[in-house]
Amino acid sequence: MTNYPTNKQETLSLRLWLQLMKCTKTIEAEVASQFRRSHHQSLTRFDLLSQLYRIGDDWVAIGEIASKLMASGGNITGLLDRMVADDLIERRANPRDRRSFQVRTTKKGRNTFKEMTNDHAQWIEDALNEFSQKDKEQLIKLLVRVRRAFAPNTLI
Amino acid sequence: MTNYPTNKQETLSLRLWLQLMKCTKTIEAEVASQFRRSHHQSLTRFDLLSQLYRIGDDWVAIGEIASKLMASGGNITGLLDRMVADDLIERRANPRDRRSFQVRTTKKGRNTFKEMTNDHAQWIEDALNEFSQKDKEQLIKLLVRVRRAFAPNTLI
DNA sequence: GGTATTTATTTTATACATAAACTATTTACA
DNA sequence: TGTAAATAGTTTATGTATAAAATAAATACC
Repeated sequence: MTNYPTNKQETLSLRLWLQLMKCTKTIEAEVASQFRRSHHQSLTRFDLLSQLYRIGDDWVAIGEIASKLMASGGNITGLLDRMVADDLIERRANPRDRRSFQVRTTKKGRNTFKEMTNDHAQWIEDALNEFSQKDKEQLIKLLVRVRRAFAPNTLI
Repeated sequence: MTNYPTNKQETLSLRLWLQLMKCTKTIEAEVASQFRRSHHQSLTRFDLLSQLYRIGDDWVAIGEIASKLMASGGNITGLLDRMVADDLIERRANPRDRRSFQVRTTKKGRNTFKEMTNDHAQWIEDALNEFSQKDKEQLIKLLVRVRRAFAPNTLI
């Protein structure tokens, strides 16, 4: 990413998309590196813990996680394996469907998430405090519209 | 990613960042899958070819590419290895510095990039044609400001 | 009940990414 | 000069991601 050719005939739509990507990658790199430094965890793991938190830190099927994270099954299998090994997640067979497995956060997983999510919120808050409420709302509104333009059949 | 907890106490700044990420990931997934399907190439390779095109498809040092793509050295080494194997890139020793290597696109690399960049521009144009010029300009302006808020010492 | 299909997850092969250690030069400078 | 420091890239170990094939169980339906 970054620094695409920005010559004259580049359209406004293309410039918009390139800026969007550069902006996201910049913040992502910053947040990911902070997470690595402060918690020895990746952004991906944070995303997964966020999903489990949202669900209520209760048993949830592997497949549901994969679809929530928009990730492939193989990816989730590996990610969960490593998080189970680190005692952030526990796994069990679904008592009512022997094809299926379920996971939930451990106590350590919940504590880790809590610390991470506090830091995360603080970093973002600090970085974006110069923006007015109106600017933020405007930006959110436009971003939702852009996303809808690419994925018409998505909620929110 | 996606579907972070969106409960009441979530700040506007945080919601902004989550929307930004969701938006980028959605488009990225779409573009990446199109590139895979239509050209058997990844978004990363497209980014690299874009940089080489921007430089003028002339010999360029490995390190310069790594810094332009904001990627680690090891990453670029591997990426270039695979692209050399696919005859998209050629590599030579720098005639004036025996520590250094240089790469440039092959004819096949330039053709591939040309096809990819045309498709890419078309997909983005089609998806974003519903937006007015004013909306796009507004969005670009806000995105640049957001990025600057996170990476103060970056050009444009 | 028995077979076909679908569903849930894992495995395999491969690509892409980082950090840290390493090799080989070049450069700085006492 | 000779040696220390800096620079350019690669290697290694590991994490994250995909697609496609494989496995195993549940469901549909004749």
